[in-house]
Amino acid sequence: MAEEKELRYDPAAIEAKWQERWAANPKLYAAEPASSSKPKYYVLEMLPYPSGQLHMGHVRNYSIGDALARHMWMRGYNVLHPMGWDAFGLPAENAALKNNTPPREWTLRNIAAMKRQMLRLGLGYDWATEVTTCLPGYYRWNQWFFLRMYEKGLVYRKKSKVNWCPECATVLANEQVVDGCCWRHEDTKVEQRDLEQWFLRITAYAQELLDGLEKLDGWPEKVRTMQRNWIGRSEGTEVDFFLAENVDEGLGTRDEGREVQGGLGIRGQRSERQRIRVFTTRVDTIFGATSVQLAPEHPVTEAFCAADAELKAKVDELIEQQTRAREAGDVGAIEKHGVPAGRFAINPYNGERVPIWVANYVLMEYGTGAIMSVPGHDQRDFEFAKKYGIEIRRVIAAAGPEAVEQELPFTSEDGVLVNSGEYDGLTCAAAQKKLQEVAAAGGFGEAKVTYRLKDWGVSRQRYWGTPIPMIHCERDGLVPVPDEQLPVVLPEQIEITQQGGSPLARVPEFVNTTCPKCGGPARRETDTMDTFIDSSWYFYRYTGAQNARAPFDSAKARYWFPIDQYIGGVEHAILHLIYSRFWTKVMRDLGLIENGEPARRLFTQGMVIKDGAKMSKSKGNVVSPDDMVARYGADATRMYALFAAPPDRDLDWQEDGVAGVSRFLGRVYRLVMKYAPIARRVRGENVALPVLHSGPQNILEDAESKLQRKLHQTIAKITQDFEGRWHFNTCVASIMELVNSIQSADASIASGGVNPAVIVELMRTLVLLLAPFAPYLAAELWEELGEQGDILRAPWPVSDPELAKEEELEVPVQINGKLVTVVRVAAAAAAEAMETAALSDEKVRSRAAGKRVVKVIVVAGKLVNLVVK
RNA sequence: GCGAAAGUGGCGGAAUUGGCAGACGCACCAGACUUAGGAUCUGGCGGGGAAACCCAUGGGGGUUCGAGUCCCCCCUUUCGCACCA
Repeated sequence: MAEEKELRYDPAAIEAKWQERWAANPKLYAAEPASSSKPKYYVLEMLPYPSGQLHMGHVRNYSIGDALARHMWMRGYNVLHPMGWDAFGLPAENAALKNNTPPREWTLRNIAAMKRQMLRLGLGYDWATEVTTCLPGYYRWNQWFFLRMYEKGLVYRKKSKVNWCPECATVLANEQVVDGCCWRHEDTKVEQRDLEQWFLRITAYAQELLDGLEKLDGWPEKVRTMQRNWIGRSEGTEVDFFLAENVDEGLGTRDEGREVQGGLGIRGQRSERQRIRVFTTRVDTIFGATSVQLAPEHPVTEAFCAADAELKAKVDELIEQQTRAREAGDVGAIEKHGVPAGRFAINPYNGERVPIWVANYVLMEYGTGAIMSVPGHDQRDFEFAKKYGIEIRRVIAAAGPEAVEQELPFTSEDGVLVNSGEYDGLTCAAAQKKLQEVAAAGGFGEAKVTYRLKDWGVSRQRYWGTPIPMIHCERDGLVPVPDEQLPVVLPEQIEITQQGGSPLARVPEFVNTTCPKCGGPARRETDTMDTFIDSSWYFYRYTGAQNARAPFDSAKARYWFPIDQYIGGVEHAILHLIYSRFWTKVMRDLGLIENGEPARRLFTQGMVIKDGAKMSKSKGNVVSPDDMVARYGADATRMYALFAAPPDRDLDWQEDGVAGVSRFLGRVYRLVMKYAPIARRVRGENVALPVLHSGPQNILEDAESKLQRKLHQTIAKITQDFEGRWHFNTCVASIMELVNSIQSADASIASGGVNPAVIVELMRTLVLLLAPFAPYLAAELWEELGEQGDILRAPWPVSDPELAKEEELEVPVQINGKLVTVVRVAAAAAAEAMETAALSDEKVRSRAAGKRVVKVIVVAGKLVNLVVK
């Protein structure tokens, strides 16, 4: 190296070169077959919707996943790291309206653009397994699954009140309604409409979905809690209150009531005594029930209204108030209103006659839509009773010897029954059990577990989705499309308009078909499936994306599943992640897989924000990944996304920070290039590493052992982080520290104070450590160091604890807990040696002079604290 | 209202178990090299003070030889849930 010519780090050139090389070698990122002798590792990032542009949230998500995947490759794992496209959905139809581009064309073009961006970022995906959900090769399996579920009774159709987004002009699942508004249109209120809809019986798995959460200890507690709340299990009792007098209208017992979402039809045979079934978690308080409250939409309410125009007017008013309040958004703060129905119900336990009211705080969609009101022991009933002068009765007394009369409402379950006839004196828990038995024996009630989770409404009146494979025949009714006729292909030549209703209904070639059973003329179902179906199982398809005979190969799925690490945004905590768990359980019950949960570990990364707000077009604070890559390169952009904050926290995007990372990469480049010639020479000569001198006699350290120590500490730190803590921000910082150390030692290196073999070791390892974070630069420098083969297959460095160990420590010395000085001692120094060193320190002596040392606290290897008086 | 997470320099953030608060980076200041620099290198950089020192992790108490970290009360922000009977 006679003269060093100015070397400039040119990410554009380096990255272009390697992108080309990698493209020519698709095997590089491909998983090996299940017969591989390596342990498997499935790392998955949530697949994007192909909007046409990656945003920074994607860049962050994929930078985390790619770093992990690369690390695992280097650790010798057989890694599956796939990517795909959640390609059905409304934006494609909106774009079609706006630009007159067919949805398919628009979508495929967007996919191509985003794939280019991903390749430019250097993300290591196995593109041979790419999944695109809007292609018939994929969505035919949605249809296939739908038919299998239909056979198992997990699919049903019913007319119900549904959530309707006027903006989307389609139905939404409960999970897609946020604060009474559409999840995609935050300002659009969701309306209620009556429609025939297809449902998946996710409630059949409610208990299992809940129980499974206990074992998912690799998932964030936050997500598990959200799912628990969403499933909303509650144990209680259903009890029938009899109507004091029969009503002429067609009232009856409710049998399948719970299955029905929203308003329900009045059905079932007329019973001899008409009854109102209530759900309660506190049946022990039933002697305190002083009224029965019905939801305004309850069928009994409707029956009353049919016979009482005045009541109907009042109930309609209630419903309207309720709707207005919902629209205002503050559901919890709505004042309780009600109207007396002018009728009475009979408490089955004591024959007491209590008035029936219609109340706005009783929800038709939960429980039975009717409650017994116990104002003495329920906060809400109490407020209501106060307002309307309904009797408030104490039936529970606080437990304990000096049982002070608790003020009502007393809502604790820690008490005993009073004023409850023969049940007086029982504890709440005992009374609940006893009363349930009595109800069951008497045929007027039973123990009941209720869930908040509702069945999944999957019908959408949209075009760009999977056609539901069902046929309506006048003679045979509902007929499933036979498997051999799959896929039911989405017609492509179709005019997208803004008219309501299913666009497919306006395509006669699609609608008109023949009945598979009788051969007669029939009509196809024109609803399409919710796109969350697409994303419920896509990660299984990655194990064999070309499979034309089955959704996936069960043997392969057995090998790869469960996913070892799933990474995505927390916004999918309930929607996607609960549907996926449901789908996995269904597939297991179909015998396709053995795992009961899709992913062992889940990681939810934080949002990318800028200037204190989430990046969004409306706020005008969007930073384009393309711009960043063009200015600073993919390596710097990705590394900044990891460096700026720990991955689970929100990240504040600051472009100056990207520039800083880019400068750092430049320093690495120049540093390694400077020593690359030595490395190439040493490789040829096979120079042995020197043995590190150790022992207490070597308190004076030389540059060489210092550097080696720093190196091995860095290896240990980063390796540990990949194994769990995932603080990649501090991993990057530690690499920076290592580089700083090497640069500070530059003079000693130049003067020959460092063995060339150590220099090579430093350079090689530095580049290896960098590889998961800055893959382009690492690949380039690996080659410059004269190494053969791809760095992705080079073994991850191993930290030698002996080399990482400090020989000498700086020990802080405190007096009364305040820092006074720092003394240097051998790392192995015993407590006495530390104490001696501290006490003999001049500063310590002068500070302690004239005072009495009461106590000396010595923490081996940590610190010395003198307590003086 | 209920639940969870968080609050540390001008900024993003460090500080695995209680043990030198501010790693690393940005911004800023000074210097070097330069025709120039949005390049590179060197040094400085929580506040107060001439210094010795003192004060500092949202606020107030407490435990401890020692608290950013543990306990109690309060404030603020973010997220989730919100009449679930």
